[in-house]
Amino acid sequence: MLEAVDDLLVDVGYAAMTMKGIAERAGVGRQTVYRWWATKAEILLEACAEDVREELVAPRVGEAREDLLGYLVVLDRFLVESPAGLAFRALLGEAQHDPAVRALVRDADLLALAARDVLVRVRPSAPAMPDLPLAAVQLIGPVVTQVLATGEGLPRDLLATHAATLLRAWQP
Amino acid sequence: MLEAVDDLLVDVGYAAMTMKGIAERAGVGRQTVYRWWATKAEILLEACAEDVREELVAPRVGEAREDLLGYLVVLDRFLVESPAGLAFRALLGEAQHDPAVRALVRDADLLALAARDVLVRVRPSAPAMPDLPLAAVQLIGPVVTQVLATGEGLPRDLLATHAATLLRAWQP
Amino acid sequence: MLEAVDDLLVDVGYAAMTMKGIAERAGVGRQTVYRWWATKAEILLEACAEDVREELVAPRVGEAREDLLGYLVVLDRFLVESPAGLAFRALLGEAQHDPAVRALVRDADLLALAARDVLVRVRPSAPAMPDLPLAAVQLIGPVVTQVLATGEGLPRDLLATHAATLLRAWQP
Amino acid sequence: MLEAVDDLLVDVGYAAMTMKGIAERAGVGRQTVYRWWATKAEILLEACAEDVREELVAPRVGEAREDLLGYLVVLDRFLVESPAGLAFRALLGEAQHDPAVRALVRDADLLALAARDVLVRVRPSAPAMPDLPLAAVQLIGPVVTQVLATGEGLPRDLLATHAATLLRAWQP
DNA sequence: CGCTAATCGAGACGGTACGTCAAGTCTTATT
DNA sequence: AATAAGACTTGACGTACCGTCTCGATTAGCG
Repeated sequence: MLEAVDDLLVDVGYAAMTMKGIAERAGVGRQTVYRWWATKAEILLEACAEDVREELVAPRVGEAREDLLGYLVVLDRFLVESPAGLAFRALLGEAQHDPAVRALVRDADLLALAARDVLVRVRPSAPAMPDLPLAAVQLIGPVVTQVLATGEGLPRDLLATHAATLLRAWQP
Repeated sequence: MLEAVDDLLVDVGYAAMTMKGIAERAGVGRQTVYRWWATKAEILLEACAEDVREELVAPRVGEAREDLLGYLVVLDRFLVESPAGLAFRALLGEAQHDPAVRALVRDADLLALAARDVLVRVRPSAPAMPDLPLAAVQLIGPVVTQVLATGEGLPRDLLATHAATLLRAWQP
Repeated sequence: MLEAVDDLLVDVGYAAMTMKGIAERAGVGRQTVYRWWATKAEILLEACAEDVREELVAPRVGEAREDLLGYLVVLDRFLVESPAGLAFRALLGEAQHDPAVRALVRDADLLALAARDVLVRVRPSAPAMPDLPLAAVQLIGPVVTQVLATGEGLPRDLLATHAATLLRAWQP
Repeated sequence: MLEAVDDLLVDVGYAAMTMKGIAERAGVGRQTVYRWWATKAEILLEACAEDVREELVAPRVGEAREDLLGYLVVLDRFLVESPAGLAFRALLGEAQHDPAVRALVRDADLLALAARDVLVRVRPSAPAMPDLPLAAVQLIGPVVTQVLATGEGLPRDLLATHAATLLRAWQP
């Protein structure tokens, strides 16, 4: 059923994705969909949550600059290309329209989760790094904003510059 | 008519805002709305574009750190509290669902516009600042991402930390 | 639902009868109306078809002149007074504007049906009666034309004269 | 302007004929149309009234049977083929929907007018002919009914039979 | 092993917004 | 002053999707 959601998202886009369509694509009665998820947003969240945890992992290089860059690249590709990334953006979009979805997204906190890992690894080399919540948005914010506003990511060299910028700022 | 849009956005939210509702609130025929704007997104864009230019201006302090912080505070308040900010977020949200809206938002480029001013003013004190497109998302990305993901802004001290972080990183 | 159509036709007239109105009067969704009838004409046809078969029956007197007159009186009253008759006239009217309705009306052939019965019964007393299609319009045409053109029927004595005229003409 | 109405009726049919369309076709402002005719029906009536008087004239043969048949043939062709005939049928159709149009049509009394001439000429050969109003509908009713109900007229031999039938009936 | 009961797909239902169309009124600029 | 052009409010059109609600058919567990 979640596959049906993923398929539909890629095939017809979020705007044209309907509960009726999901049910039909999954070969399932409409009532059955409603039995498990109250809203389209909940289905989307579940449909992408696991994928996020699988796809959004930075390669563990061991060197701070490479670790950050690696994560940024993965994040950029995820948001721009991955179906799960599309789902996530759709969700974030819906959150701007609907407070219930906003709560859902905030609680899931998908993006920060992955950033946390890499930041913890990098912290020893960046003693002046602020607390995690701020550091996380400093790291990912530029990429997220760029993708949401333009639909395209940042080129790799800008990502590298961004990683370098942060590392320099986080030195004492 | 654009007032009706603003009012409705505040009163009922984006999700419940309909072309029908806009027309009725404005005391206008539905056809008349369609005559001037093809989509809800175009109305929203026009409804908030001017407000953005009015509201989203950093106080000109003259000192780099204060300039950046001033802008960040204004941006944060704009996104969280201003009706025009709500409209902008709704628009950015719709852009995730609909490529046509994405193009609209990208072309309007509302956020970067204001950031550009403050960055140009600050540049002399921050010689290592990257080119504007990247610098702009480095500046505003964290705030934008935080607001979109949680609906709430960053507290003032974190904004200050962020400004300081960037300034330090942009030193040679 | 067909009752709602009949009611509306009598209450507001054909011109002011809308699909929306029918749905509301019947306490039914608009889509439900469209699910069963593609056009207003189809609803009308169904709304009056059965009534026609019930109302448009000549009393079986047994005497040729009385049989014809009886039928003419019934037809005249049906067209002028009965809700089903109004529906039929509305339908015939719409048929002049819309070829699809014309086909519908032609195929239903509601008027001739009833006339056929009485003509078959009368034929033994009227050996020179032409073939049924012509005889039928000779019988009913004057009444139909009169009602359509004026909205009022023919007085009983003229109907009697007409019956007598036809019977005389159909003698060898 | 009336030409525009005639043209439109033939080109797009009554159902698709709009006031806007008439005005544009005539190269005239919409308000100007409304200044002279309050309703579509009034325009139609005026557009066909004169044509009726020109087209709906029986050839004056001098022999009763031929006179009647001639008129029936002309009437049949008029109703089935002539643009003015189409307009007249559209008008008669609208009259079933709208009492105002019904009054208009009744007062114009277009059909009977022509029938009256021929009946007056034939009366000397048909002493038992009823009063004009009935005789007129006896003559034209079958043709009118046939055309309205099926869109097609009666073949010439049936028209001849009908004329003969009436003449026989109208003998003493 | 047969019967009840739950669950399922399918899809009809009452609603409501969509974007379009024509109605009839009004304003404006031209002639 | 009368016109064409066309913007205006209104309201029906037919469509799409919503979330709820029946339906039989299919299982599944229990007697």
